[in-house]
Amino acid sequence: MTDRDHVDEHVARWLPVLPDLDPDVEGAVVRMSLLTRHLREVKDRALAELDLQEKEYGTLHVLAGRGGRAAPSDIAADLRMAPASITARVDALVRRGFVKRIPSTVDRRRIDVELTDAGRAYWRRAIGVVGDEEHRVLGALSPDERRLLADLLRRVTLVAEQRRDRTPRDVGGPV
Amino acid sequence: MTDRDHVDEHVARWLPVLPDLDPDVEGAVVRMSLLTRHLREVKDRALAELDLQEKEYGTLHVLAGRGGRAAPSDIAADLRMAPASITARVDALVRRGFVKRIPSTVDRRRIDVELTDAGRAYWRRAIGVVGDEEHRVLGALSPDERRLLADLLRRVTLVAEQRRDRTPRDVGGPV
DNA sequence: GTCGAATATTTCGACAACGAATATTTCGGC
DNA sequence: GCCGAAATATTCGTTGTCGAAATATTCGAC
Repeated sequence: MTDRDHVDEHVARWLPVLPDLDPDVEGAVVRMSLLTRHLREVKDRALAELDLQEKEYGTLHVLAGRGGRAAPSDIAADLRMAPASITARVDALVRRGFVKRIPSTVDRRRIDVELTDAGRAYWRRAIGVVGDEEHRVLGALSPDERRLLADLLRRVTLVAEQRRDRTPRDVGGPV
Repeated sequence: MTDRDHVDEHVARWLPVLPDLDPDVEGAVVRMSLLTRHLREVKDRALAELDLQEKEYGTLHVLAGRGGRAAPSDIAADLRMAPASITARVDALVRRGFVKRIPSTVDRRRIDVELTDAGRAYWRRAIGVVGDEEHRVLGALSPDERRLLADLLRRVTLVAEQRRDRTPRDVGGPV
């Protein structure tokens, strides 16, 4: 038997006014949202101690994950951001000496962004702290339970990823 | 046996470069983040068809959850936003006639924000569509599995909620 | 009762992300 | 080869949020 968390109170407060609320659906969704936010905030603070902003780290991270080189549009896709937003991020990283812009010779529209040694070193130094809080909170579960959680979430994610090419029911337009 | 989702590929791509990555921890965290984002995006689109922005709906929703009246600072706390950001949101809702500002008589520093009938009607009309996608994707699981998922997430959330009054280990300052 | 500290809201300036528009380059059909 | 369409990065204007400062009010110590 485990304690109640804040989400249980949230659900209890809403149930009277929305009787057909499913506590498990609402509980799972709200907890995922809160946990995601919590992890980002802790990551922010941990990175700040290493003199890195989360957006700087995030950009370095996708670069490292692609072997140290990527086009701005690829970075944008990985971060699920607008390509236009990458320009400023790369500018800041160039100023800090963490990346270089390298015009592609084969396609002169492209500008590859490349990690410098300093950028990779900073990323390596930060890579540890960003996972710490994830392991701490997921440590509430046993290894088997973590596997179970990941498996349940995979099945949910698979449904979410399904392209509903046409929305199944018409929701009705504006009033 | 279930299919692999995009997160499995994400993990498989990272494992070679980060061998001590825990696939279940990373898988769970990334899936929670993606699902949260997915649900927000779908909610955005569904609300847009009802001529509501997510930020408008969110503000109406906390008001409805508090009986139709709340102070700006309370709204900010529920939405985990800065109190200063509420001013503009309420301004927009006032312009649409969905809320009124009512100066408190007992404490003249306070300004209660109150749902109008039109505001409550709009909220009621929107309340259904925001939960639809949540139920659709969580429908990948059986009721028992949803319960299990919510319980696992509760235990994780409880650890995340624990105030670490002083961080247990010193992470070491900037370089 | 008065004054300083605390509280509640709003204003202001800064900043990051976005979509649309722009400039350049590549590709494909003819 | 040429010209329109597609692709790529960037610029620009807008928007939403934030923290700090400003303003007004209440509370508490004395």
